Amino acid sequence: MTELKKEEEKSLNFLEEIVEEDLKSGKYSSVLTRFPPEPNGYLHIGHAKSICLNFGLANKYGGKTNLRFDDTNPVTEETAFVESIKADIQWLGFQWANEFYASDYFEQLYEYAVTLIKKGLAYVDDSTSEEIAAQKGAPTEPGKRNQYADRSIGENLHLFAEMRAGKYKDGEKVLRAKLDMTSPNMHLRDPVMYRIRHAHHHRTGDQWRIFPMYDFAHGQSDSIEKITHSICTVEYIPHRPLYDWFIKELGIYPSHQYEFARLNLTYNVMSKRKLKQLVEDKHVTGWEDPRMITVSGLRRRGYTPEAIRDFCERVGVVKRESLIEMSLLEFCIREHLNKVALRRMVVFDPLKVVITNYPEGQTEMLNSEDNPEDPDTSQRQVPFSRELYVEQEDFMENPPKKFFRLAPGQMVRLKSAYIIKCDEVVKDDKGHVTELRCSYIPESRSGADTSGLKVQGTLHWVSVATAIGCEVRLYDRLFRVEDPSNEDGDFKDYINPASLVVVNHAFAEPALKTAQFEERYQFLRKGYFCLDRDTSEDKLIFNRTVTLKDGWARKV
RNA sequence: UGCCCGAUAGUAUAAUGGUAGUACGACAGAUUUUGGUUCUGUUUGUCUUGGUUCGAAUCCAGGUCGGGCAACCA
Repeated sequence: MTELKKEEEKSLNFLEEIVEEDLKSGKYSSVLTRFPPEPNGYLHIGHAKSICLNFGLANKYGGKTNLRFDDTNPVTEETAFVESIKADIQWLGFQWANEFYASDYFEQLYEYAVTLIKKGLAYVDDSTSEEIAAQKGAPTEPGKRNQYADRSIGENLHLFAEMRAGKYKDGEKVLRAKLDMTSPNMHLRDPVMYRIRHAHHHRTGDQWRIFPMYDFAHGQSDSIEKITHSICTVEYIPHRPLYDWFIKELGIYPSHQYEFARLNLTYNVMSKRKLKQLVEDKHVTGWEDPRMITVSGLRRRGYTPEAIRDFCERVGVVKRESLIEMSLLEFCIREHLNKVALRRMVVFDPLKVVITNYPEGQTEMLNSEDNPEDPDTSQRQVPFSRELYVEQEDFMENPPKKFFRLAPGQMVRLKSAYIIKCDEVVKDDKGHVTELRCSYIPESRSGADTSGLKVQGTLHWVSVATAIGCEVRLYDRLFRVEDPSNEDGDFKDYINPASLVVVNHAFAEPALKTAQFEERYQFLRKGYFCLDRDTSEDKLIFNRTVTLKDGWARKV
């Protein structure tokens, strides 16, 4: 009941409003959307937003979504990208109704072009691309039509057939729509419909020598599939009149295009071109580097599909451009991981603690909850003994006020174990603290504390004898400025030099010996982590997905 | 200075002519065997100038600012 009410109160975004209106008015009886990636790269979080939007909209109104690869440019597209894109969509939790390719429609598109030629609405142009660009004019200046626009329908038909047959070289001829060279909208100044490319296509092989441009493929593909709502980003707004014009002149199913603003994230770049540069210039290890905001990078970093979907839901859908704060994405992943991550203890920078009043050679197994957020949580056993490691940063010889950790004479609780008191600080000749000698309070054992003592701080720790050495990769934001694309000079100058810090020898509690790839962990007081695929038989490697919120660090 | 799109707290988003609300962030407090979580509170907003109206964030006009458009890319 409350759930239902909540649903009713939640306002619709502008696309949902359009869909509801169209359904209500009977313009459409059902919804069919599509996600149309070009298989020339990896999907990033901006694509994830589009995926959530297209699949989410159809899902909400009982419709379906097609996956359609926009593969009209053979020189940039590859089957390998098709596979990674499909894997990413499924990982995000969506399933398409049909898997289509724009290249499936090449024959039909060719027929459409012939139709337009016959209507006197398309012509073959022999100009070079430079000449065409020059004749197009400028936004403030009308373009001029050249003599090729006067070719007869018969000649155009003949030449276009020859283009298809492979009689001409790349760039020798194009097919253009005959629209309006004086239009204030540059896209309407006799746009190119077909160009010649003697290149191998990932699906049609060497069957075609001419390939349709985006504008002559996308709308018609939507129409062929009877897509009702074709959703794209705002940079396609000026293309919409063309989209509608082709559909109208061809007299085919009237799909409609709607636009929303693309996603931008602080401390990131979002264009495929820039992401590619990061990979090629080796600022990252590849498209799947955990610092990349690609879907595969986020996955390797430890982000969950649930968190990404939640994020895409929260950022909203509008037409105005925006720059979303990274903190929102971090909030989403923390919120999910807090509920599902197994709690474990790992010391990154060890400081040895000897419990002087604890018997030598003795080990006791202490219970600790796997997840305190879960009322039915399972427990694991953590070994406690005389020699332990705690974090270097959890000790200060001359602590400031409100430092609730170890300091000479100060007491702390060791998580799930005992309260200890720091009695003595051992240093080397250079004055560096090498060891703490502490005493424990036997009556203060977790779950059976009769000591009556109250301490402010609780530390994570591991037992020296049973600690597992492991590597921990600490990832941080890739850029040191909020909007690297908007800074002076090259965006790459603003890369965060500390975006990856490797801890080579961390010490983990023994329960992590059986760490699983699909499992998520919270290293107590450190953050959320997952196993990296570089893990081998003899070395565990963990990636930090995100830190814990740290109220203390902010104050100091 | 052509055409198109847009402008609500720091950020994002709602209010569809009638009380400017929500989330994230920040700050403060409570709880806590994670300085986490949870809970409570505080903070800050309708780009501007006119007009229409009993009443304008909302409608109209001018301005300002931001973004997009001149690939045989998508």
